[in-house]
Amino acid sequence: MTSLNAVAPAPRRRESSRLAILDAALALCREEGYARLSIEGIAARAGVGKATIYRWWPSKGAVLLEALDREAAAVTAFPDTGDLVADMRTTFNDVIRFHASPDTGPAFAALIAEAQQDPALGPLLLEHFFMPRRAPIVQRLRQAQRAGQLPETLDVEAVLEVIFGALFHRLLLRSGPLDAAYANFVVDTVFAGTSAVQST
Amino acid sequence: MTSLNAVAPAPRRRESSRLAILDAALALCREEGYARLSIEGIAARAGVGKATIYRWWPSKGAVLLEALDREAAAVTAFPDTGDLVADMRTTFNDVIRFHASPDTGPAFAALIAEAQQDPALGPLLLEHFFMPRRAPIVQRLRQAQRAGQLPETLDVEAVLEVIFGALFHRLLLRSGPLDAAYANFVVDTVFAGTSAVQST
Amino acid sequence: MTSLNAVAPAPRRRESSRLAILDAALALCREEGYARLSIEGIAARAGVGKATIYRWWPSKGAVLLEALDREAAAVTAFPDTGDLVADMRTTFNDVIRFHASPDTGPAFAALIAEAQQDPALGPLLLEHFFMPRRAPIVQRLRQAQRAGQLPETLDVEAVLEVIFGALFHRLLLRSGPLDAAYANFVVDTVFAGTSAVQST
Amino acid sequence: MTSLNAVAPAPRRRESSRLAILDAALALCREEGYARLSIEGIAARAGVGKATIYRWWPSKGAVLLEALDREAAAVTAFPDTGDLVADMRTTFNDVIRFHASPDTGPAFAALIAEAQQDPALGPLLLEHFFMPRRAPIVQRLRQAQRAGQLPETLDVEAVLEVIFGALFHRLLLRSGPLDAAYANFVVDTVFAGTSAVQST
DNA sequence: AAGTAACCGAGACGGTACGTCCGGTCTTTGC
DNA sequence: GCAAAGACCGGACGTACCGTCTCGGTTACTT
Repeated sequence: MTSLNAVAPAPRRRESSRLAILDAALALCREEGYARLSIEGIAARAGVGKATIYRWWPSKGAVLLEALDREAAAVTAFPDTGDLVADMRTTFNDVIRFHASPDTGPAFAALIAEAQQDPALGPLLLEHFFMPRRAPIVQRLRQAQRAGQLPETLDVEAVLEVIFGALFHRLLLRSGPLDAAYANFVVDTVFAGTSAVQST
Repeated sequence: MTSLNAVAPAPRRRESSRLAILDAALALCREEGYARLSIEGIAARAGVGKATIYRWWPSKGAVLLEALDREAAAVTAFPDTGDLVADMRTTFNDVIRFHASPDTGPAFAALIAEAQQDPALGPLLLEHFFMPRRAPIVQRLRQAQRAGQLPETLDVEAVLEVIFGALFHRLLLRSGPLDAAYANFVVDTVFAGTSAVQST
Repeated sequence: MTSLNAVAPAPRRRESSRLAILDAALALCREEGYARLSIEGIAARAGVGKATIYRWWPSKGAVLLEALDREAAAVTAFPDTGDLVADMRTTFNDVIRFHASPDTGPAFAALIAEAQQDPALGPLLLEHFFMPRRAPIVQRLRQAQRAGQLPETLDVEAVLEVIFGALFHRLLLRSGPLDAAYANFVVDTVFAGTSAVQST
Repeated sequence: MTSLNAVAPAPRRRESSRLAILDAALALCREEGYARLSIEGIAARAGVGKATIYRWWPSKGAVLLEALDREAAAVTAFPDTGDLVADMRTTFNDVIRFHASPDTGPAFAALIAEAQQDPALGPLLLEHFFMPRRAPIVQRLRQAQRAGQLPETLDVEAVLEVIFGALFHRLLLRSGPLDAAYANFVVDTVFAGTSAVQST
């Protein structure tokens, strides 16, 4: 079915180059920091021409996003024990470990930062990184609404913005430790509040 | 008498240059965006040598921070009507107007972004921008604790991180409108939750 | 066959840029003087990136040397009428015209000057500019030695140093006119002396 | 007597600063080379404000010229044994020692170089350095003319230009050793030639 | 099996901005 | 009242990357 209308003859992309680029991007970001990351450097490290990167990615932010996405792919095991707040604690303990890891946290923060200057990266980040990962959490909250554990009128997406935003505060400003205690505090506070609040 | 303690001979800094630099930085940031902001450009616009900027500021982020600080100086009128949640709604409606303004919001977001790559800027931002502005809010919350309106054991600084973080989410990811409705939702949710939660 | 020994893939240098740079260097040197000559200015005038100059030349002196070399390429018609002193007069009248020309003289003087501060330029000047141009004169003098017109033991290279040095004196110190009379005086004096002197 | 008509209050120049500046200039030139010599550096080394240098000297070349002049003041013992060529050999052996010395040679070469780019320095060099030092040699040659040892019509100044120029060649281009053998060769060649040549 | 078209590595190119250094001027402060 | 100290504007330095481009050489479809 897919090949029926295939006008363009499928770009004969070299997979080994793609992987080398993603690996080089992550490694350089870890070792030198995002500020010192450059397309020039990625190309050299990956043993690849610069044009190969420009051919397939619009910006260095997009390269790192794809690299980080690959890295974070296996995290999303999402629990459903029936206890809503307990499940949320579990979930956001996972999330905060991702934020706190020296491998992924700084790169992730750098992506949010880069999105402020690269207009294309913000939507990319939202659609290809955040939304797919939040979808199961949203499902869980909607189900809780149907079960009467949460008010029907509650804007669950906004609730997630509050929780993730609270984590961003410590990730981006280093205003305190990114640990389980903080994650639990945020989850408890917000979900304690939700029963009394109706919507945006 | 004067020469007794006169260790450093007071740097004979030219105030007119300082102001020209701050104005140029803000104007260029507004007109071109932070990404296109450069020390070279600020110097040219301000009619100033680059060295004059490097002499007094460690980075372009620090320049913009000082410029933004001057701009945001007069915002901090803080109400105390006795109704805690109403006062908080008022306060964070002010805050969200700062975030939503095209003059200050993008520059502020850019500063948070820049802090991810400039290790010196994060603490600077925290100490010279956030903490002085949050101090009266913290005072108000402490007073509410003493009045029995909030649990004694509540970590009020963490509460503020949750609220400000929630605003950051929409500021940085543009995941939704930065309006009064969102500010009120966040305030209501968090303060409804605080009575049931003890501490970090 | 071609690929067997093809180790280095021949740097695909853009000839048009090379020529534009040489032309710009000479023109700027003429118009503004060597002191005001800068790599920045050459690049701007030639419509070329600075890196392109730094990639191919070690210094602005080397650029000007190559430019001057190209300019002076066609001068070297060297006569042999059998009359040694007459031929030398002809030759050094040519040389002194090169020194006296406002197009080439000041640039040439500037190169000698620059060689005092750029250790690499001195040898470059000697090997790529002076020696190739003096070679035919040395040949002529050697032949005169074989013909018995000059003492066999005479150090002809040293003789040329005396003559060229005498011209340098007026070129560099402007101690008198750089004209045919001076050239003839120098040639006559030195060659009148050579028959009585043996070597260094 | 001098102070009687002193309308302008005699610039109360601080001699200690003047000497410190000259010493610093010579020392830095020796240690770092003329290329790295800067007014900034001289001022710092001498413990003097930059303005103090600009007040009393027009350029760094002029500073070094004065410094070098002080250094070379005591060289000028000039012999008159009656044997013209022998005296000239003695004289130019002195000169070439000055050129060959690592303390004075490079600084002297640098001054000649600087004169190519600083229009004021050339005449300064000629009048305050060369001419006073050559005057006794010219006297000696004029006396030799009166004594019939040299042709009356000979341009003795031009003769000196040839000899000094020949030394410059090796000083500036390092085309061979600056030793007594070369000095003697130059003197012998030129003076052997002078008896047969009339004038410029 | 040859033709061919895209991808690939390499890296030169015109540019922009970096952060540093120095030139020459001007201002403040102290001796 | 000069001189030290040094801030100031300006401008060039040499470097690092940007994003584009051209060049040979490979690779994998097409014919």
